[in-house]
Amino acid sequence: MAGQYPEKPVRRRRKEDRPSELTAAALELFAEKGYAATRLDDVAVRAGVSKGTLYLYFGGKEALLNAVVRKGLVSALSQWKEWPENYTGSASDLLREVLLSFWRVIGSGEVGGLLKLVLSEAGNFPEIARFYHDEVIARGAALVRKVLAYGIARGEFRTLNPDAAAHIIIAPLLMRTIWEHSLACGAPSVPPEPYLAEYFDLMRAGLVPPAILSNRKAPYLEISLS
Amino acid sequence: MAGQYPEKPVRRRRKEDRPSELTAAALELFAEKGYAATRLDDVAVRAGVSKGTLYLYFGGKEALLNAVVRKGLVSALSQWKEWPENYTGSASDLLREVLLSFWRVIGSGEVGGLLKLVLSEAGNFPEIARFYHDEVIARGAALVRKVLAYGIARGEFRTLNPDAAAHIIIAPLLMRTIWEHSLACGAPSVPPEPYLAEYFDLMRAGLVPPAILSNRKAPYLEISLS
Amino acid sequence: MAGQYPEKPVRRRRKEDRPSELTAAALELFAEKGYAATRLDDVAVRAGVSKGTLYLYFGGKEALLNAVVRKGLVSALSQWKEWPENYTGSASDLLREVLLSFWRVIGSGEVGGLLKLVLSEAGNFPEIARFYHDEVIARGAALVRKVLAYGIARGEFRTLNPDAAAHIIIAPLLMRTIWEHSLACGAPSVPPEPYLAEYFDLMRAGLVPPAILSNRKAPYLEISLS
Amino acid sequence: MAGQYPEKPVRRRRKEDRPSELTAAALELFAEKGYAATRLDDVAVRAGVSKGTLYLYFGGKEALLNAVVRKGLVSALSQWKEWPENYTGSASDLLREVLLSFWRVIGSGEVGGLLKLVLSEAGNFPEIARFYHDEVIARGAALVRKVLAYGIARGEFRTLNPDAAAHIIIAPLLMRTIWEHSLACGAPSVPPEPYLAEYFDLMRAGLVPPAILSNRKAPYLEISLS
DNA sequence: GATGAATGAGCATTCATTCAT
DNA sequence: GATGAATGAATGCTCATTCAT
Repeated sequence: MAGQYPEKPVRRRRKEDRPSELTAAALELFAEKGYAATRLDDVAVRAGVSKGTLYLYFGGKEALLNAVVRKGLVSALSQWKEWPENYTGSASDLLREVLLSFWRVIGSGEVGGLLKLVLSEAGNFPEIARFYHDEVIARGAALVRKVLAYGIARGEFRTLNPDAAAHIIIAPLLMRTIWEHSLACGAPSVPPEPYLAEYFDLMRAGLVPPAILSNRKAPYLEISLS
Repeated sequence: MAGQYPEKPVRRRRKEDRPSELTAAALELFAEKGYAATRLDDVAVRAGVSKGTLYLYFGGKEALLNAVVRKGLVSALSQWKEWPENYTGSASDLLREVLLSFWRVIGSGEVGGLLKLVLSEAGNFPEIARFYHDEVIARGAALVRKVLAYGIARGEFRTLNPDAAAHIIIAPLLMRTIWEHSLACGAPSVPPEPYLAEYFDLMRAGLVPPAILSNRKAPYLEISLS
Repeated sequence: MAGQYPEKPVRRRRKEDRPSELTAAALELFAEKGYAATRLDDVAVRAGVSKGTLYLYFGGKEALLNAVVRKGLVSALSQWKEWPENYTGSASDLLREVLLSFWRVIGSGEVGGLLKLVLSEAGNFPEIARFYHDEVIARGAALVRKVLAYGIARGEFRTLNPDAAAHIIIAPLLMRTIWEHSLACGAPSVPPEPYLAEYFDLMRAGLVPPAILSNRKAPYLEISLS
Repeated sequence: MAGQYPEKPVRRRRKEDRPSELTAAALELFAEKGYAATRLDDVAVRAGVSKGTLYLYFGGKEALLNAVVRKGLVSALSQWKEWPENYTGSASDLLREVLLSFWRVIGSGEVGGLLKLVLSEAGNFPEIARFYHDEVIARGAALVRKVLAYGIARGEFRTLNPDAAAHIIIAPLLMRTIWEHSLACGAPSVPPEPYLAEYFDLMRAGLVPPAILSNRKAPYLEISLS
């Protein structure tokens, strides 16, 4: 029969996967308990290896943290919505695209946990914080800023401070992510879809001048996060 | 020689002030380094006492954390802008008042650090997270929700999901606070005044229907945080 | 009127009683919990004074222990049954007297606790152990030895090793005391009267040769510990 | 050069032997200095391991104490002289056997130290005291009681209170053990052989009625503890 | 390579001792 | 004298790191 799995699909202990399994386990625990409160023993157990093995792949706890952050960063950047060259369409639509792509990155479990981890440990590892800020957050903000500038130049958006506005616009997405990794442990809160729908609506209404806004029906309502 | 210090800092007796000095020192360090990474030795040194003294006032590290959170909570609630009974004025103005009061609470050094601390340690101390969420965050969101409902009922705000909108509206304030306690260690970023000005502007524009909005000049630009 | 009490018989904090109150409290706690496990705080509380006051009367914890032992020793020796000069009566009767007097000393709460304390702490304070041994135990054994020698010389007791016999004879009294301060916390065990009656009986029967023994009815049964 | 020691004692791997080495070291120190005054560091050093290793095998100090007591108990019970079924011989001989077996158990270094330890810490660990009392002391007393009852029924022993007599008879053995672990640090005292010889003699004489006693020569003098 | 027993520096906590009031 | 707040050395315990197997 075609499409058969290899004989030992589950039990194969693939050497090349170890680092990924370890960083994945470490990310979960670092994000949940914080760096200092996470024991390497637990990381090893969760990754299904012994404690000593961890040291075959990483120099130590801090090296593991660095690997976790670096790996999460690559993961984030690989999913990034890049600026479309020679775009001439609606700034609102573009912004929605950019924000949705940002959300898909930041809102996913993996990168979201990383965000909480980095914010929590910023005081102890400023280089990491700076690094993550520059490569992920600032880059996201810059992209939004570009879209805002494009919309303003096009007359579609009100004139506003693009720097401040970019941070304000991104904030609800970041905050929602942090939320999900801390206080929201049991509280259901607002589900993601209505949250995002309302979010896009509010942002567009805040950005687009009244004259233009009134001409269009709210197009942000049809959102699917699948 | 003049200006000489005494050899020993002279054991002072200040039973009254010790708890506050200790929780203040602890809050700073907990917020900066996290709970686990903070050594009680450092807390004591920063409070100007010896390690043993700490145990005269608090049962242990976790009890100190509880005291810090509880104290910050009282501090937050005492500065709270309450809902004005029989208010009949502009919903926009009221919202600005409410958000500004929320910002003064959450954005101040003390409570801001507490927010970061609670978010960071939510995984390790769920009861504390829940407690802080219920007493501070949820209460703030509820107040904003009330204002939104008032504005909608009055026809001043668009019809929207008040639950989602409340969280979205608060997010930039919370995020800014977290920012200041983590990544913003050296980065100047946007100064608070233009940030808040743009923030209020964006929110009002996003909330108020075009017809009404166009009648007013942006009144949020004159903001003073003094 | 004569024989009147001073105005404040209860509330008088008599300076001269403090050392006794402190050593009494210390003895109780030392005997119950051991030297190392006893906190001076608790001693002070039980004595009704503050911790600092303790240092007005004793140089420190070890000095307090020394005072406790020395005081208990004086207490023991003051109640001692001395060897009656020119005694010519029954050796059995004399032995009974001597053992009863020894029991009254060693079996009383105060000196009994001291015995347990000294035995427990012998490893940490050999001088104290030696001291207590020489002044109390060895003295008691010597007295018994003398009585045995008197009885043997008189033909009333069998010929035996007086050194070994003295320790053997004393042992049940010492053991009973230790018992009461350790394992007997809740177990009622045999009440003291039958225990002592049987004890005297057994010892006399063991000491007195059959020929003499058979002539007398057991006279040890009438014992009162009042 | 010959006879040189290696710089580091070469980390050995002996998972099997560690617990025994540790409990043995702990028993020595606990018995000598008491529970509270014993530092786990010293236990580890005496066992030839580092402090951390101790925690690989025992949950903590109190768990170590429990293990020490439990191990000593097993050691004691395994050497126990059981009651011989269908015995029809001399009660005196049987008693001697039983007491000698009791002495071999209780008088050996290991179990003897345990006895002193348990008596000393009875106040702090009542469950342990109760446990040891029930399993070792009470069991020994019960055995002696049985022998006494057998002797009385057989007409070989005087009629007496078996409960009281059992404790009295055991006392010199227990006391001697305690002695050896406390006051006798340097004092030679009476050597064990004459002590036991005299002890057995005295007990037999105290128990056996004159008529029977006079028929036999003291058979207890030939004792070997080898 | 993989393991996990062993290590020891580091930290929370206790408590005897001091001393300003 | 009496107090109790303050001190800091001592100690139980943890956990990142090493290394013999």
